[in-house]
Amino acid sequence: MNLEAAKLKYIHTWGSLATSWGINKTMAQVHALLLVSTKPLSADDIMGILQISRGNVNMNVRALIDWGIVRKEFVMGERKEFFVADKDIWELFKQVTKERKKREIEPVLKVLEELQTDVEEESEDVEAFKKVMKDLSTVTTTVNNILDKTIKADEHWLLSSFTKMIKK
Amino acid sequence: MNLEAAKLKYIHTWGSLATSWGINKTMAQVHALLLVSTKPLSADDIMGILQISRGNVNMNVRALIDWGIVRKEFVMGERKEFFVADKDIWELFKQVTKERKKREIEPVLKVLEELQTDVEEESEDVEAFKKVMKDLSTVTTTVNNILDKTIKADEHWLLSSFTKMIKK
DNA sequence: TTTTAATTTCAATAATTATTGAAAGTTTAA
DNA sequence: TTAAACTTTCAATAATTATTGAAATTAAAA
Repeated sequence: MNLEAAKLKYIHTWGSLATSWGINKTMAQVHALLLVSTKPLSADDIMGILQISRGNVNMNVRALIDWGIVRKEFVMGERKEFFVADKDIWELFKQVTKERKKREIEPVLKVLEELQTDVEEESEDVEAFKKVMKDLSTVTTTVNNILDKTIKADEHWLLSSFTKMIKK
Repeated sequence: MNLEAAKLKYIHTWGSLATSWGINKTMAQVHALLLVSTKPLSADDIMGILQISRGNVNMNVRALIDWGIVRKEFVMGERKEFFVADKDIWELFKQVTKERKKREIEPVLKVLEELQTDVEEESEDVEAFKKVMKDLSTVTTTVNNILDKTIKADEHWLLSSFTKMIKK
């Protein structure tokens, strides 16, 4: 397989994975493209390579910058903007995890905890309901804590220590 | 807040979380409903409570059974089928993790690894591309390994030991 | 058996989500 | 200034995904 074909296969694969995890396909593909590009790309470059519209590029690049995983880079003698993705994939993983934790897990945790206190009736059913909410909170909190530790860990912690640490 | 309102709020919240993680909203809601129900529910019960069609209930209950997180339960003197969700939420977390790992992460890992060997040209760009693929593989493998350990761990491992284990 | 009850399937349709493209807005250079 | 280059916005549209509902199928009761 040649390099260009390999890049496309990778961009495609990454786009599918993103879709099944609730991330916009194009967003993932733009990021994937920047990851394997050896130089900064302009909106026009991205439009051309991924065959998508200017508006689409703009919106998705914007979102990626928002997520903190892509940045603008000035190119000498060029008027337009260019974009790059950091190649440090561990950093990428940490950023994405951090964002999703904050945007999705934490609010749910808040609701689950409220539901344990806001129901004031007393009955077996209420107790059963509260128990389910408590269990969900516990598992969700635990996952949230793991993610916290993970994103605060230094770059190589996960890769080196974790496996040793948790093996039987 | 009364119990019924609390149940609905929970079902709604859980449905939204599911949506943002690429899981069908109704599927999550049916599961949520079964989780907080104190008795087995029939297709008709679910249709009534969630206000959805018979076909929709059938397809989603089927999918939940497929995922191994809901099962049929026979009810004395009743002809139709009833469904229950195990209340062990840790088990639920393990099942869901296991399925998604198998269906989504492992195939991607396979492609990433192929891409590192299938490009036979030699150049700086190829090396750079292979490095990105290797890094992605490493992080993906690591995440995959953590999930593996997690789903193989016994019921209380995550909740009790992990926090101690990884704290500074 | 035949009848009735319940489940499954799936083409049609609805709802949601993503994308386009052109107009409006902004920035830089002449 | 004014014009050209570039970016942003967003209503219209396309693509995708979920849902319905009625017909076909299967299973249980009479």
